[in-house]
Amino acid sequence: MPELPEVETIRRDLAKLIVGRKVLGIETNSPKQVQPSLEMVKKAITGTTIKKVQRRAKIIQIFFSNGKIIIVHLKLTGRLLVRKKEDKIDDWQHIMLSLSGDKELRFADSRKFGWFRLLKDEKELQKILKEFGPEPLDGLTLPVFQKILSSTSRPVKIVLMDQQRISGVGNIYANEALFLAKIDPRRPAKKMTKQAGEKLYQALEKVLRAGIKYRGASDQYYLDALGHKGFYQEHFLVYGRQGKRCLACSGTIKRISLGGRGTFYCPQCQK
DNA sequence: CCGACGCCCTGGGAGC
DNA sequence: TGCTCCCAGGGCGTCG
Repeated sequence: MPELPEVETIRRDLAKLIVGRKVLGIETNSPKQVQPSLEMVKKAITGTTIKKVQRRAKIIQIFFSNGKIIIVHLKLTGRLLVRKKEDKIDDWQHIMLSLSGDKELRFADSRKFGWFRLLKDEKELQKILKEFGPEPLDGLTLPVFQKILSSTSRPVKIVLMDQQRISGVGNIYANEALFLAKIDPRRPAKKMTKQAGEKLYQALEKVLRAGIKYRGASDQYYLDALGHKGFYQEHFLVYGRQGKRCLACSGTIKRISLGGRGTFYCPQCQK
């Protein structure tokens, strides 16, 4: 599932691959995923040039030469692939942007939870983005992090994944960071000591940077913009490892459900 | 403010 | 081999 490191990897790929290209057309076979409508998007961006690609939280923003912006959320199974026009159809491709230079930007999404959304201008974008908490690798300081933790008694894993409090962290990196910091995912955030908060802050930064370094984690669906898998799954310490040996203490990794999400931890190490 | 739950959706695994 | 059933889960909405 694309989280901050996966979305950032795709953003960097797209910055290299599609900036400067002209939009020749757009098609879809899944109209509900194109907002407000295919016709509106087609009218707004056909003939424009892609100026830049940015990311905030798990949202990719594509800026066009006429000031219009498209934001993309990949949710669980979304992919943004840059292909040659003649390349074979991708699995689950639903939105196809025809680009100059014989290229195509394809949005593929098995689950169909993801979306493309046209925005009028920068102002509309800022209105959406201001609802998100700080970026863990850019703006989230230790004091701010400690304040976020102390502000709620919800389980600390839920807090890490709460996009309004901290942006970009999803299930994989939350699990991995809590393991590194040796903190039980169920622990009420405000009951954490300063020391535990600092360890978690450092662990979170560490796993997110590693995720970017390894070009993301590919469980079943994630691919970068060229269709390649990432490598971070080869470095998972707890995620998806239920029943296996803990890599730190030789206990057994357990899987529980927390906030309706699969949660993996070592009951011996994480207190 | 909070937690619980349903919904969107479909591939893939389990069970028979 | 093939059928049916059910679950995963990010974000959002609703309800109590």
